Amino acid sequence: MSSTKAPAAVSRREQILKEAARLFAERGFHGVGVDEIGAAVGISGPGLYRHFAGKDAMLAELLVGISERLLDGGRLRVADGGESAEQVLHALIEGHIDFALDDRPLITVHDRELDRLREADRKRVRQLQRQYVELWVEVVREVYPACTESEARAAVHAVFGLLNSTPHLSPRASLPPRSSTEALLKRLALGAFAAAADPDRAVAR
Amino acid sequence: MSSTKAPAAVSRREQILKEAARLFAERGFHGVGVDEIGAAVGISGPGLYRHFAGKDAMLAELLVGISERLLDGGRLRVADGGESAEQVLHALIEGHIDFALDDRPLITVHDRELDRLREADRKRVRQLQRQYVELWVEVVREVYPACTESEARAAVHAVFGLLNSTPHLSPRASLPPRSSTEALLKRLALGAFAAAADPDRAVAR
DNA sequence: CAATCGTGTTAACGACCACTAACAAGGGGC
DNA sequence: GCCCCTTGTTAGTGGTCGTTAACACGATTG
Repeated sequence: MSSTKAPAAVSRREQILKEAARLFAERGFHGVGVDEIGAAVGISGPGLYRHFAGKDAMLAELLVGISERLLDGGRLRVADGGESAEQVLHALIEGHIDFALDDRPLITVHDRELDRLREADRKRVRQLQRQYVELWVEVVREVYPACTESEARAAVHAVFGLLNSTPHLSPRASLPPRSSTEALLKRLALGAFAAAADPDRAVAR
Repeated sequence: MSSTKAPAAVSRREQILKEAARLFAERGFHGVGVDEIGAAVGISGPGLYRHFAGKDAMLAELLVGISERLLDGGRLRVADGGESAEQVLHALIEGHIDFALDDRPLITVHDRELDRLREADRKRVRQLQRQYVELWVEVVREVYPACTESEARAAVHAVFGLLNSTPHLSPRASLPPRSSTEALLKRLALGAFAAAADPDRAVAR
């Protein structure tokens, strides 16, 4: 045990990051001031600088963090491997949906505020994103060998847009239960991939 | 002819709006200053106030404008009516894709910066968006009667996310020719709708 | 018990920024 | 030929915001 700090259930840092993500998603990175972020966790303004080097550092940690978690989750599901590539694709989709539904603000910030990062952090995030995309592309091509690589890549990007649109659409509550939303999104994603591979299927008249 | 002003090919206002859209898409509403917008059209800073009441007014005109054009285009295609609802859906999708590919920055700003509008403008834009969504929902339900209304609405939102993801994905050039991108996006959208209506189709194992 | 570290406070500073004021130049209408 | 409307300019102003400085105070440690 030596020197385990055991810093409460959630550390101050995590608390700050969570509120910062919410505020950044609501009003944009440049739209929220450090005083607001501080107020959201009960401290005021410059107290944040005891935990982060600056506002930029908060955004960087948020974006690098979510990108890493997405990639790690994806790798896990690929490594776990099902009986088939199709099962892996199902798992990837389910995992991404869980992410999008659990961490709505983060997903929103993730694809809106990337360009507000310092060069180095932006490169890192983009690299993680690229690896995550490539993970999906390989699986998609395995399931649908008829699919061109560039087609698969475009389809993956588009499906991300589809899945990431959920945060976006429910400012008001009382939407259908989560499980049915999950199921619907999964169907939509699978339908899109199937159509990407097989022109005649969806577009047939 | 009486008193036609004939204000050059493109008016100053339009020129400003175009550059403002590009900059807002690149760096966010709060991330670009009026001096930059001015510089982009060859005048400097406060000269913009001869054409717009303020920065907010530019954003408002951009968002109201695109929302109206989307809705009008949609209504036209519905009224035009094909031989079938399916053809109308095809037309809606094609129209939206053209929009997304022609006015990339505008589409980006459209779903990122809505919350930076004054209350009144935001309400107007949201109302236009809602009407546009309902237009799609009706057509989707006609093509796929098995589809619940709330399912159809969620599917439409998700497909918008899918189609609007294109601006997003090509910072670097040299992507496949436009016509093939168009065709792929259309297939993806149709595949998603088909899967929304028919659970067993895409998700079958 | 004293020293230190972690964590918070308020005050102030410097930069940036949207917007206004005051002024200038050109061009068409009477 | 004078007027004035349009469309620019530059200088200035008030406010906001990120960040730093200086200080406070409780808990842990030796």
